[in-house]
Amino acid sequence: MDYKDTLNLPRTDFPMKADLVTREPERLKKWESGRLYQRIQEARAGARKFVLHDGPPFANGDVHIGTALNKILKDFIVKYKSLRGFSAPYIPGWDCHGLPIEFKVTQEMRKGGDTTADAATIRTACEAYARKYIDIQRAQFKRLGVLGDWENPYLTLNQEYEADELRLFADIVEQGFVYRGKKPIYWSIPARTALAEAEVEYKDHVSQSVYVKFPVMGRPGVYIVIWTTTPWTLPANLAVAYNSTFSYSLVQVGEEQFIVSAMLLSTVAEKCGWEEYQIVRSLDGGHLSQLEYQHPFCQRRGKLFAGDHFVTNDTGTGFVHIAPGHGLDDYNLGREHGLPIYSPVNDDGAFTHTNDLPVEQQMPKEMVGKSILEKHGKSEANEAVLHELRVRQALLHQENYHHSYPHCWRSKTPIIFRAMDQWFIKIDHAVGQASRLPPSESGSRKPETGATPVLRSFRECALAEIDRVQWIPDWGVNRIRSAVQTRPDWCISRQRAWGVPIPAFYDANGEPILDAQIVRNVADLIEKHGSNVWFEKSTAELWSLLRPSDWKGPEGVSKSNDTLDVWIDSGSSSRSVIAQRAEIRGKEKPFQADMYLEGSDQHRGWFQSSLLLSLAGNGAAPYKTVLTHGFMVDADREKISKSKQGQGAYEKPQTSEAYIKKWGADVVRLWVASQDFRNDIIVSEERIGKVGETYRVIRNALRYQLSNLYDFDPARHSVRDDQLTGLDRWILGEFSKLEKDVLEAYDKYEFHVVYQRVSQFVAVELSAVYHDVIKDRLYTDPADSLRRRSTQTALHRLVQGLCQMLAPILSFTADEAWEFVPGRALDSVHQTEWKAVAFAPTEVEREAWRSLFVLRDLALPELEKARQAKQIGKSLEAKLTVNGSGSLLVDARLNLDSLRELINVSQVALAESGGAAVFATVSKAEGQKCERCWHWETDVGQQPEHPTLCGRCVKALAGR
RNA sequence: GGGCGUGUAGCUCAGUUGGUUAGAGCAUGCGCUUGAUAAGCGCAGGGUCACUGGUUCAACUCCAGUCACGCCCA
Repeated sequence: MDYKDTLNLPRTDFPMKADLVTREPERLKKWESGRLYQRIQEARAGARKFVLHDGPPFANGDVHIGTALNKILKDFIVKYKSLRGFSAPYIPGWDCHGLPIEFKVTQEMRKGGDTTADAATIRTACEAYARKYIDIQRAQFKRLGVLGDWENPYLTLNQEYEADELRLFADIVEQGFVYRGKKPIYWSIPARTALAEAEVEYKDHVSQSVYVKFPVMGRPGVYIVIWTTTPWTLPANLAVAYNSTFSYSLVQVGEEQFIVSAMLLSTVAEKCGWEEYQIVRSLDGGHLSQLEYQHPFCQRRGKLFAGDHFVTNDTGTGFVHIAPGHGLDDYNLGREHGLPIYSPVNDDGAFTHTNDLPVEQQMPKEMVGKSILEKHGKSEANEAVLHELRVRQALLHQENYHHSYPHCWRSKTPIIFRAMDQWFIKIDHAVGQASRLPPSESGSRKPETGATPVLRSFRECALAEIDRVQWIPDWGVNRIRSAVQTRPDWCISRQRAWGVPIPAFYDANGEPILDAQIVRNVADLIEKHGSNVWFEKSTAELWSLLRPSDWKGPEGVSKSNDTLDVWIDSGSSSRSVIAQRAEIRGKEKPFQADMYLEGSDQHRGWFQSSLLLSLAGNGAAPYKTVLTHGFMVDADREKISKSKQGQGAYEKPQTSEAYIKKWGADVVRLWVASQDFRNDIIVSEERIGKVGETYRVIRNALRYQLSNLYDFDPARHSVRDDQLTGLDRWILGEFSKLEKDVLEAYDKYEFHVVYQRVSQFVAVELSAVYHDVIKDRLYTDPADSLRRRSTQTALHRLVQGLCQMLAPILSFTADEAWEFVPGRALDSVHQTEWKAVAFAPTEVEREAWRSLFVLRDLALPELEKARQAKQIGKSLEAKLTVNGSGSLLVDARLNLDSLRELINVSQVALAESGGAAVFATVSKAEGQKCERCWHWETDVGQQPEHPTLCGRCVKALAGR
């Protein structure tokens, strides 16, 4: 008889090979047809809520692996919270408006020969484009295993969204936050639009550095020397700034005299090639403030003003040329001294005359029309100015200047500063009583006279609100504080078509009309017809539709063509989504979510725009907690760059799809979990491959457990806790510790700790110890014996517990394994509620097992020595003798059989001697090898019917 | 250039208020097993804790500086 057939060998249909790439899509279909997300929501209806509000990705292109990381992290949290009994709905969103889409669409139109499309036509095409990518990205996000309301995402192009965005905007307008002003803004020439700070990126650039002579009035032959790296701004020069704390020198060079900073004199002299010069005298701010100068090529004069905080002594000449229309410092200084905000540049980035100055005082006619935009490193405007300076012998020195300079994120060209009429949100707005903001805390900033009401600026309110939010990691608070502290007024208008219109009118004098009631009327109109209505209808139609019945202001004769900065779109989601969707609306603060979770760049982006808009319009921050993750870097810990990709640094495009196709979602998800996401996250084939190994170990452990439960019915076979064997009580105790740690880690969003704890538990406690040890009892004990059922009871608990703790991360595999768990009540692990059950062996037991493991650690090296010496092969061929005395020996004596199992030898003997030192010795096991259980036993052959079996196996057979 | 972070074995992470030869898992090498088998078990090697200086009886841990990398800003 083949005794192998009498064993309870493992069986299962749970495959060893995961084959995630083909099997995951099948499970996705099942989830979808079974409406898993909806069923989870229904099951949790009425439970305590946890709302993670999705930051909308841009509806353009394939999902990048970094975007996938963000969505997976969100899914970890949502799934975990659901598993823990919260109602945790997840509504994904998309950011749909904005320049990148409009760029692509108009580019395609141009290729197709259409250069005259009006705004409404472009907008329709943009919407189609956005929707196309929403579908593509939705499929890619779903493929990651992310559960959410994919059928009803929020889109910033939805008319309801736009309407609520405008209602929020109206509330802000009503409180006086919004003004129209002429200020230097970032302007992209190819994109023909103003840019937000977030749309500007700094890159190395070579500028023309020039030292220019400005003749001092009434002092022939005396010149101020100014320095600039943007010669094209010289036609807009209206003043010169100096530093009143510096000392200046008047120096004689040949026939001419120059004024420069004393500190910079030697450098300037070298650059300008002054081989011999003499300091005539020194000058200070008092002298300089008296001077006037003649513009080097325009018929006008300028004055000198102190600009101490931006005139420095490290480069240049100590004189900064001031063009109030072309720089922020210049603008401020110009405003201080009543200068016009003169910006003689048109939308195309070409020189032009303006109404700010008499034409005869402006630049020579030949310059008009010259373009600032650089082509092959040269700009017509710069060349024209340099030519003019040379002709007039005003150019002292010219050189290339390498520095970091702002560029347009889309066209990659250098931006210019240009003053334009734009709409702004005033950040230092004094918050009055009409405001929705909470009053200042009493005592915090008492005014000196008790009578005047405490006025705070909006910026101060925002900083106070930041302190009420929990930032994880905690240094995030510094990031957003400094972003809010230093930010200028928010330029919110864009001269583009693809966005939410700024619903303003202009009267007959060109004065703007922006009225909260009109904005609300527009919101109602857009909610019905969509925002294209603003672009399609004439001003007259719109005005008659929108004009409030009690309107007393001037009549609108033209409409604004500007759209809102897209950061207003996504930043309004607290009002347009959180407060609107019943399943996520907050109780006390309808617009407030529990958590926002994005990359750390969003401190200056979405976290900030959302905070400012919600605070101004709703009266509080839109989030309780903000969690941030780091950025994806490659194997060299450097950022993933397109140029590196071009050089073949990466095996494949860094898209979510590319990784999913090779590894499957669960391995990618495990990779996300494996690293501390607060730091940089390394993505490389090697790294994911390693994680794939861990995946296999975990999968195999689950498979082993399931395969030994094939004949286990928990309802009939479960063994009570106090009847469980010591070994099973030990592993359940260990598991309970693991569970506690894992719960703590999840609660702190430390998924890498979950990963480390679980994978190490699986590798050590389970695979190396428990699973290895229990094979004997599972396979050779009678199927229905107490000892075997005890172990199956433990396995049954372990596999369920593991499935639950893995479910947020290994969403597919945990669910797949769950289907093989006998006696499960719910179809999907994601529907279950994870309730930790503490299991604590007694102190006596724990002490004993500690001893047994100490003995095991003593024994294993001895067994290894015997193995190396070819005395034994596997451990069952050995007999172990424990020598010595003391508590270890006592524990060994009381748990001799457990010790033998734990070490996996056939026999254990104790040699209690007087010596305190405990050591193990190995000898060949006594008796013969039992053919069935492979143990070496002295009673093999005593039963004539089974001459090759030991007594235990004979009994096992008898019970069959 | 400024702000905020990060830097512990090949990889990913631990390392409690400074205190004995710095830990774990994976990977690697060498064995064992062949009744979890495209699995499983054991043993071993591997770290000047980025670098430099300082405080201290004692520093991976505290302080200062340098370097590298990331994000944000100029």
